Amino acid sequence: MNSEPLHACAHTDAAILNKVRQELPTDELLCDLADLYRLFADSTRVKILFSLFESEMCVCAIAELLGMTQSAISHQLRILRDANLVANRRDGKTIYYFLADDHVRSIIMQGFEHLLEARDGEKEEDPA
Amino acid sequence: MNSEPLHACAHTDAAILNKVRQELPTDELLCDLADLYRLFADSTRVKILFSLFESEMCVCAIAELLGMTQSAISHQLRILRDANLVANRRDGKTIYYFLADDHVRSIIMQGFEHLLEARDGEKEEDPA
DNA sequence: CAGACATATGAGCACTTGCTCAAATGAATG
DNA sequence: CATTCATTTGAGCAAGTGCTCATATGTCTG
Repeated sequence: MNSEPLHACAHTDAAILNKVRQELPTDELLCDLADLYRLFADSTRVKILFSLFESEMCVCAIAELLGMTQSAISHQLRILRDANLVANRRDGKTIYYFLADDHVRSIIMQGFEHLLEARDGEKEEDPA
Repeated sequence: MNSEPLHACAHTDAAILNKVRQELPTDELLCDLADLYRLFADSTRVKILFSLFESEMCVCAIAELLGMTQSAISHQLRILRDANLVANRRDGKTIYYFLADDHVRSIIMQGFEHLLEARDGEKEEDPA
């Protein structure tokens, strides 16, 4: 089978290591998963996505809303669009962006709920 | 109330801007959300967390499993521990790490499922 | 207490990232 | 067709990130 030594340190149980190794998804898949989360790992992008929960918006409206440069928003929208998290439609000169996928909403909301619960937990622990 | 001009560009609807602005969580909360996702935005950390789904493991076992330096793993474990995503227990010289919270599992699995669905979608679209 | 083993930590460095600024594109309008 | 408005794009730069290497800490054993 697996002829590798598989010795990490003296006490390490090779059987467990092998089992975990079998269950672990491919390296490529795990890297893609990290890449997916990296999309949400910037506050500007999170704000943009959260804003689009309410309604589609044009670039300059988002910029105004977030108090940021229109260029900065455009750069971030490009990243989100390349990842198929948002899409856009053109209406004359202005381009409206909207969520491309309801998964985005559920992924963000799950993280958000975790955050709120973690906060409540902290309050109970340390009510100072 | 809100006496700001609220003009982004000529066509922007101020009413929508105000509505979205009201629904948007605080800046601090949105930044914290991005910080949370940043924890999952590195392939090494994702691999560590995925590994711990199966069973607790000591540092050198994780290092062996992932084919990385014990120091590199230790650095990443510190980040995960500071964020309360993992915890550890000591048994003699070795320190075993485990998931601190079942939320971690559900957050990661949701991202994982999104990834798999997105892949299947691509296959159907482009079966070349 | 010296040595070995498991882990943690700090400095340093290559690489990435998110912004700004200037300039380009693209569509409407006179 | 020149101008204006909305957006995109590229270069450049400051800040952040994840590794390596050397060293420190902490625990057990003889």
